[in-house]
Amino acid sequence: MRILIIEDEHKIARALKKALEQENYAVDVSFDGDDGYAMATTEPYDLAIIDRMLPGEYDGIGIIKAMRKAKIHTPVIMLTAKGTIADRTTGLDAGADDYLVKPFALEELLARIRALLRRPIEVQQVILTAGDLSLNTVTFEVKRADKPITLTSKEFALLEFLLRNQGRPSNKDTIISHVWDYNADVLPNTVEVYMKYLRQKIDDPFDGPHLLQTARGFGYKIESN
Amino acid sequence: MRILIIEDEHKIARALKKALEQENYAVDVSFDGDDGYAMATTEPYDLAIIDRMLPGEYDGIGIIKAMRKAKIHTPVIMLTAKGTIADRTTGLDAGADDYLVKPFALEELLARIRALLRRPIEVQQVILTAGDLSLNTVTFEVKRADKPITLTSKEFALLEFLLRNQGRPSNKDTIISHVWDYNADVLPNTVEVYMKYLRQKIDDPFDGPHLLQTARGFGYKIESN
DNA sequence: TACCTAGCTTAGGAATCGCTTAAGTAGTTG
DNA sequence: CAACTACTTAAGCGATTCCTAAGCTAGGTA
Repeated sequence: MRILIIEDEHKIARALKKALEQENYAVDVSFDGDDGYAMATTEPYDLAIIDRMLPGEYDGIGIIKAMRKAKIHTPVIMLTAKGTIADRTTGLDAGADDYLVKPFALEELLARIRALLRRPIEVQQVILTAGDLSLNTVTFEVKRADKPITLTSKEFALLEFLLRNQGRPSNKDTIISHVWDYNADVLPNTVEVYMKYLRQKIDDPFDGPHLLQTARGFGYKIESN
Repeated sequence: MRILIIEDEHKIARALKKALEQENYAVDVSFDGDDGYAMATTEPYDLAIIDRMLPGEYDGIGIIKAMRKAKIHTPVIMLTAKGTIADRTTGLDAGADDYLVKPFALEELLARIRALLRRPIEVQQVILTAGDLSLNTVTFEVKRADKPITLTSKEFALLEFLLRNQGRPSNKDTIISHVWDYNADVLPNTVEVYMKYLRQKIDDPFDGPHLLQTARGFGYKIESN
């Protein structure tokens, strides 16, 4: 899951990035409105956290409006120092899906992120499964046929993405843009290499059907049956 | 837009109902958890506003959990008197999409309702069919008479185009400009070749009528009957 | 019937795709 | 500072896919 932060207070931005990365999200940060606008409209994010007051031509509201106009429906959490009702409602009406008044508890932001990410793709479960394979997004445990499997964090992120898109093939570019963050531009080949790693861990040692499948020309998918 | 309110404080419930009806929503009210649960799971609502503390076997959290378990994804706004973070997050994690702490401003509730109702589940044609042929644009699966068919990506793109223009013939130039990208200039003959490939996969092996038809001088079409 | 043209068919070379191995880099740990 | 781990790239291979060329068939017309 890939998240964009647009926040001009570097301290807050960096703290957020760190916290979210610990939750295994791929995080990009932008420190001003113009740059943030460009990123929000060109890169595919699963969620954006945007400060209301920003330097540059675009403030938070402007970015959201521009995004919605461009038919980008990425859920947005707006951060705001102002607490008056009028301010809140203009944020929501502009197209934000939620807002938080600063200062806020990190706990709460994380819960709201989970709430928003839960919506578009089915009900977001803590434990994702496919056949006898299971992945726990909270404890980061992965098992197949009740045997624990050790994955690196990239492998884990990749497997989580595939499980969340179960049954539908994702091509390499899509996978890269959701599993890796902005400054990391990796070659499609990297995905292929990771697929091999994953297969060596979740498929090859087991008797059952191979869960990780290649749909030539369309991408990779995990099939439950 | 139809909204369900589950709230045991009659005064608040009635005030809400009145306010929402003025906004032109159709509103149902339930005053206790058990009754509310029954309504939430049997009637189709576009949104539910549920109090956290309720008399009866089901409290607010219980209702939401039961709804989600029953695969009802109606957006839910939770009302709560408790303002501690722990309480808030359990609500969101249980499957609520938003919450409001009482007392709240009506303005704000209305803005949040608008925010939640705004994101319509995109109803775009995912599965295209013609006769007993079906093509799933998300999973890239193609079937005829329930038998799976494997297509290459070009074949798939071509078939998808024909299905989207069902019944009306498309000539080779039109097909080329829609199925191939702009810089690729291919000969009309290439289309003919691909038509053969498609026929070999979707028509020849099957008993039924040939779906892929040539309209000499006008192009190719897929006919459903 | 002869002719013309649109579409059909086949085969093969070119390009691309995915798999695999090996090796390099950066960061961490003992 | 050596050893290890996680991540990424490079390069070669085999298989599939894409596209073209060339000859063929069939429908329409004079």
